[in-house]
Amino acid sequence: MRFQTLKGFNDILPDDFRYWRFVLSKATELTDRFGFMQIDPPILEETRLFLRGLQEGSAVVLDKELYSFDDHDGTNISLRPEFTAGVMRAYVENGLHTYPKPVRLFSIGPLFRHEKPQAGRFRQHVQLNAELLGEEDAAADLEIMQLAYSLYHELGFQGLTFQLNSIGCSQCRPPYIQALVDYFQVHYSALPAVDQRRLRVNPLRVLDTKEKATRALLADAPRSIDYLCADCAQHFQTLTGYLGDLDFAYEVNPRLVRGFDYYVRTVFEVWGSELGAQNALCGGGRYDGLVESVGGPPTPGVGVGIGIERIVLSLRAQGIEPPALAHPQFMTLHRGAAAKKKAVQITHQLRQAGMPATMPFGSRSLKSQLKAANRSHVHYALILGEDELAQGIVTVRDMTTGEQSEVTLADIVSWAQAHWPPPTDA
RNA sequence: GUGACCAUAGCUCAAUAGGUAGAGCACCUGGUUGUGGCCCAGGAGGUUUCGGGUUCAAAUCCCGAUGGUCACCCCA
Repeated sequence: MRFQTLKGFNDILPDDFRYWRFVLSKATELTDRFGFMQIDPPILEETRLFLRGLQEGSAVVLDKELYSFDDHDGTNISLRPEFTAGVMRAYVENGLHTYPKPVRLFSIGPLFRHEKPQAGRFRQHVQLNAELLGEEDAAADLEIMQLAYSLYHELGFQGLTFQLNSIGCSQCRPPYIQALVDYFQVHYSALPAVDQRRLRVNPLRVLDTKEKATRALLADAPRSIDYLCADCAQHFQTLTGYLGDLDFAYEVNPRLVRGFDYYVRTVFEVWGSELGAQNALCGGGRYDGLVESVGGPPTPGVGVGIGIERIVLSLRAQGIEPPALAHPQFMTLHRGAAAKKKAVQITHQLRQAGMPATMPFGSRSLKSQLKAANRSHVHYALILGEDELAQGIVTVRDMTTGEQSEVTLADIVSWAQAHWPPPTDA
């Protein structure tokens, strides 16, 4: 009986980790640099938590994309489809609102949605999620966008575009939505079925339709940025002002809307060109009412979800080579039982001294041990045979040049330390 | 959930007009006695995704399931 991964689930293989390590180490370096603290909510939560945050218009709810089941005590629980709800719950439950404001939090981990897999879309995917809580200044929106921007920029991406929009607040959005609905009602019979449905269920979604017929009508459709109340307009203007000052490349996209309904004011995405239809590398925005909706004090917040798989896919597509993964630098080769005992000791000493070292198992020929060292990209082979043992030395062979020299057994650890990491090739 | 295309070795792919499967890469072993990379020789690895059907005979034709890919839906 052979098994395979579930539909939409993937193994992340050793070769993939070249990219994953590159991305994740850059990500954590950046969150540190921006002053974010890590928080890791559980993967499973009560289903009600996710439903509350999502509301009715979200596909996660609508299309039953949640992985839900009953726990042994009958509680319905779900694999998290997004980070924000769990982070908000943890924030309230643990009293993080008593931390000095603003509270900057980030998480990295898998999310689960029962979707049909497609290019750049899987049932399990990993996100870097960042939230900035307790601050309504537009500079906070900016900071979240800067974090995402810096990640892509420092990973070496080219040709990404920041898409920005403001969808208003509970004051100004309802009139806008009404205007939008009114506009499309006139053309209702001309709309494709999908958009007629969207107009009824989640009118904002009509804005990012892929239907040509609807897109033609969108040119003259009302835009949310023209309906903003004074406060929202001011907020948006301040944000775009900062972005301009930073020479930050972005486009205001009046058709940008987000999947989760809790967003207010700022929404943004970063688009890449190598991902097919799933072109969003990250998405985020402001969600001022969310903490309150899970039982906490009124707290403004901004956040972003950054898809790691999509970054890895795009890195590959753009031909960006991550640094090679660390592999053993030293391998202690041995001939004969006595030498092997010594090799075990040396390998142990090297590892204790913090250096990557391995040794061949069994008692294969020196030739096959060298072959193994070569294939594992070992930098130095430390050869320990009868002769070396008798003289109290180790023959060290540089596997890149083939040069050999002798080091006394007593000095081998300090010799290795002096040669690790090895001098880089000019 | 809907649709299109696809499914042969770990990977990339062959297999004339239906006649029970091959190559390259990768992997393992050797090319004598203590020296890798190149080269050479050999080896292992497949119930041709699975289950039915047609046929003397199916990787090949038909049906179904499963999975993959891409798009819709939706989203990272």
